[in-house]
Amino acid sequence: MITIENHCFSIPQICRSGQCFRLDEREDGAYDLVASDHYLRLEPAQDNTLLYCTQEEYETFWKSYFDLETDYEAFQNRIDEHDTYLRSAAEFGRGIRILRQDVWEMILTFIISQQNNIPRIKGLIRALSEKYGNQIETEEGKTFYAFPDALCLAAVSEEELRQMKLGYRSRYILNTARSVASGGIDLAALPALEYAKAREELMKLSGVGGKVADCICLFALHQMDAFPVDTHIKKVVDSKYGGKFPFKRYTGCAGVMQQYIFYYDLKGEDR
DNA sequence: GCTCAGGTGGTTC
DNA sequence: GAACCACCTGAG
Repeated sequence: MITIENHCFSIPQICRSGQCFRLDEREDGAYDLVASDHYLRLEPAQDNTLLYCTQEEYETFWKSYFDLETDYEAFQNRIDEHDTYLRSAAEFGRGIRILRQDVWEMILTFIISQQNNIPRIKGLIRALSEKYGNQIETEEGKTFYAFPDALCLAAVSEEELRQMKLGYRSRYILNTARSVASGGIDLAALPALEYAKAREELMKLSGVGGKVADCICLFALHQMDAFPVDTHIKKVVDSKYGGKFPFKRYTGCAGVMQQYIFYYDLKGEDR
């Protein structure tokens, strides 16, 4: 078991910030997380969070996954002191981190996310995983399902996906799974690319436009300059920044600011 | 009925 | 380039 101080680290906030759709609160207040083929139980408390894993799993996987070696307070200190909106948003979302998630999972997740709401996205991902993903048995005896890989999904029919209520995204998922499975795009090569180049590569995939590519760049490739603009962000950028976000000021952490804004707009009371 | 939910792709000018 | 518009589904 590992203990993490809740200094710029909050599982409930990460859960609600909409970058991870496989982190769920249980009735007892603990959280279940599935990432790649790893399962983790977490227990958030007032001052710290307990992670139910070995030191080895923590060092080799979760420490990086939660980006625990990055100083998020330093990002918050870079916020323009006159920018009261962003300061409030960052304060409200203080415990958010940019996770380092699996590329294929993020591709699939954010193709599904388009014109969709968060509860429904979660349900669709769960259904897809249960139907096509590998089983994961936890020590508590519960069963979870990993994301289905591209090879598996490439063999599914569009009709089958439509029956799962994926709608018009079914075609995108199938086309993209086939591109990845056939090696038309090499996911393993993406982490070494610069942001602009990675974004361009991702946009070759069916159903991946600029917004989804930016989500993948930020939440999987950890390209901190990626700034996904969805309906929430567009609304805020238009109303608070006259249509232009000051990217230059936030080079290297624009994506973190995007998350603060997104979470504040979605969950904050005072807007 | 209508609009909206973390958009994309195709057509048209 | 920018401005449409079709596209699945379910909730309010």
